[in-house]
Amino acid sequence: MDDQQTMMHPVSQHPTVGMGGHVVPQHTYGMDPTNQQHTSDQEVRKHDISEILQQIMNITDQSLDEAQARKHTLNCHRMKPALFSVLCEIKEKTVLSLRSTQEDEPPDPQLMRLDNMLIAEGIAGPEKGGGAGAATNASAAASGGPGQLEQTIEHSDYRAKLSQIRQIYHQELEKYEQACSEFTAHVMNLLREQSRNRPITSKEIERMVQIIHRKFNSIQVQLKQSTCEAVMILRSRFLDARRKRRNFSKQATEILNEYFYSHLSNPYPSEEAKEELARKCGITMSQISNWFGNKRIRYKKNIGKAQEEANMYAAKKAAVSGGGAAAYGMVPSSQGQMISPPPPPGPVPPSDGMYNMSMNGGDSYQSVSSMGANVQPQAHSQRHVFNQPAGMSEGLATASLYEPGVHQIQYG
DNA sequence: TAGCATGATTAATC
DNA sequence: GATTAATCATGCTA
Repeated sequence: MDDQQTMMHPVSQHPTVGMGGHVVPQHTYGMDPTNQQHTSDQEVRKHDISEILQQIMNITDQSLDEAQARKHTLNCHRMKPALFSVLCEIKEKTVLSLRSTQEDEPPDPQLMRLDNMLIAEGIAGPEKGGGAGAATNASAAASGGPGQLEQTIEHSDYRAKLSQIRQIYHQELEKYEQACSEFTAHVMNLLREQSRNRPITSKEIERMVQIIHRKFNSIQVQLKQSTCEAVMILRSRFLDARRKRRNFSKQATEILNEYFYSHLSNPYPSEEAKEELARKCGITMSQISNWFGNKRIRYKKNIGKAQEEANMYAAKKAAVSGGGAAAYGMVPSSQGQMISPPPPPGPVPPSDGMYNMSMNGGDSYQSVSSMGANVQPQAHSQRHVFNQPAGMSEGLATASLYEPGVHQIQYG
């Protein structure tokens, strides 16, 4: 109420603007005695204006019901037109200072970023592949391997949590929007009511609505921020979960190693081969890619150990196919290398006496003399040089003859 | 429990 | 987009 009282001062203590906008002096120092009656009228008027303004001020402190009753009295007051014109003049002055604040503001870049992120994450805008999509994934995983199933379970769990966040976000947003529209309607009604007693233009009501919307928008920004944080936390949690690795099954590792060592000259499985391997091993395509990526690097880094492993797989494969290296009676040398036995009967071996054997599609061996030219590195691998031990290429049987640095096959 | 093995991630490269 | 190389983080084993 202190504010209201100080607001009263300009009217009660300074030259008063009277009816029709005339300035009415507040003080009567040195006044002509013949004007005494006129002065007394002025004082009465001043008192009336003060009273009516006081009533207006009081109304703001009252409940709507009380105010309603008061308003009626106020509307019927004989001084109302005078007061109205006073307010109009004050208004004229204050409106000037308001104009500068009505310029359009550019969209907040932070808000745009938040909106973009929420849309990208499927929180705002149309829902992305959740619900039915997740269910489809789960059923698809059921037909896949255990790794796939596990990953899909995690995936659907992620989607479920994301959809939970989405739901909460929309609930809160709806609440804010409802509160905003209710509050706006309330304020507009209030202003319209007040416009009967004081001059309020529709533009001012609009401006007030804008102010309210801005306030509610700032609340919405906070909601969006906390939603983004929740999504980030969820993402990092699932990212961490992905890092929790589990070793592939022995069988899967066997399959991958067999493929790797039987395609040593070009250990870059095609998309089809990756799919096939993924299906056989019950892991994903990206896991296959990871595995081959790791394998190639680690193979290169540790040739010695790789050789032993290569020989092992060669022997295994040969035993299975009833031929190949094992059939040729390869035995490890004292250095852990394989020593080639005399050539088997059949096709004439290459002039160096090596039996460069290759697994053709993993099913049969093929002499590298015919194979060498057939090695077709995939387009993407043409850029890369796989510094493989030449002897180990394709035909695991010749792994024994490899001496690091002597033979290197470069593709591309 | 230390040390190695191994799957996953990331930045750089082509 | 695939690959390499380095690295991280966890699993496994002696």
